[in-house]
Amino acid sequence: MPLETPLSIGDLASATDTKVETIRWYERVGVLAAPARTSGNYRAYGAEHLERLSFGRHARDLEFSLDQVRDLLQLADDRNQSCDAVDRVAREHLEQVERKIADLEALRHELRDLIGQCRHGTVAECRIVRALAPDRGAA
Amino acid sequence: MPLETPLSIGDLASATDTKVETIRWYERVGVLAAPARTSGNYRAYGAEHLERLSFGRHARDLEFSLDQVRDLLQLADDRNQSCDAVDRVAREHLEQVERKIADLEALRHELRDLIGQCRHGTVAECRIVRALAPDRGAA
DNA sequence: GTTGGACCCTGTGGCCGCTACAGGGTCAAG
DNA sequence: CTTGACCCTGTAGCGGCCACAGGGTCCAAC
Repeated sequence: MPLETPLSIGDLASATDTKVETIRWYERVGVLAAPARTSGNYRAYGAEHLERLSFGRHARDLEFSLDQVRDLLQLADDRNQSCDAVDRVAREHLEQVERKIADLEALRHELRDLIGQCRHGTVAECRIVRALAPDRGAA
Repeated sequence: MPLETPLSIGDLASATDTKVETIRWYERVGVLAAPARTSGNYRAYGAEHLERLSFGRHARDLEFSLDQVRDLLQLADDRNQSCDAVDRVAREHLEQVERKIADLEALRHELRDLIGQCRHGTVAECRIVRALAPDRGAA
């Protein structure tokens, strides 16, 4: 049954909105399995490659790391296993995202403070410059 | 008046909580001016280097880019100029941070949705896996 | 049958902001 | 005079690609 015409790397790229170089990169780092080659040494992809690359791209859109994508793909292969491991990967990622949001919110607060102090005078009296100067970092 | 004993790169590093390699890196990319050298070719820093590196590190703590740090340092030199340019750099950075927070909040929402659908069954019926699979990305 | 252009191949270098070596030189204390 | 802490340059690596250069392949039109 796998007699459909194989996909070239360019076909796969446009089907998944991925750059050709990215697909080759995924192969290099073990996210996408190396496909068969034609007589002219072109990569020849099948439907399963398309499926896995789509999966991976969706995961990357959600900013899972490539390591996590590899893990998720492997987990998704064991159709009969519990999906708790999948859940765990997703939760870990969510926690990271939440931590990052908290960090950035703190940063936003500091920047707003800084900017709020600007009196639009000269640099010599600039609060922003002064706030960044030595011995004022913690203040 | 610049007759104080100069600082070695290690002194500067511990004074600013910066790795030695990072200081050399800042020199390479033009964030910190190359200092004088001793007879043994050691870098010999003065008070002005300490000041500028402290400034730069504070700015980096606030996640200004190195490009922005370079700009801020240059702006901070023109003591008589208006500090509007400084203000502009800070506002630009704040906007970037706010955009990133918004992006991550949207991401958090998607991830929570995804995880909330997990019924802890097998991978075959896993909602997370299914959500990532082809033709379900936008749903 | 050949020519043109669209595609493909590998390999390398660049982006950001460092960090971590390797393989040496320098210097002060004991 | 040796030890060990420091310093030097240069290079490679992280993540996740992107963009070449310098070639090969393929198909269709002429």
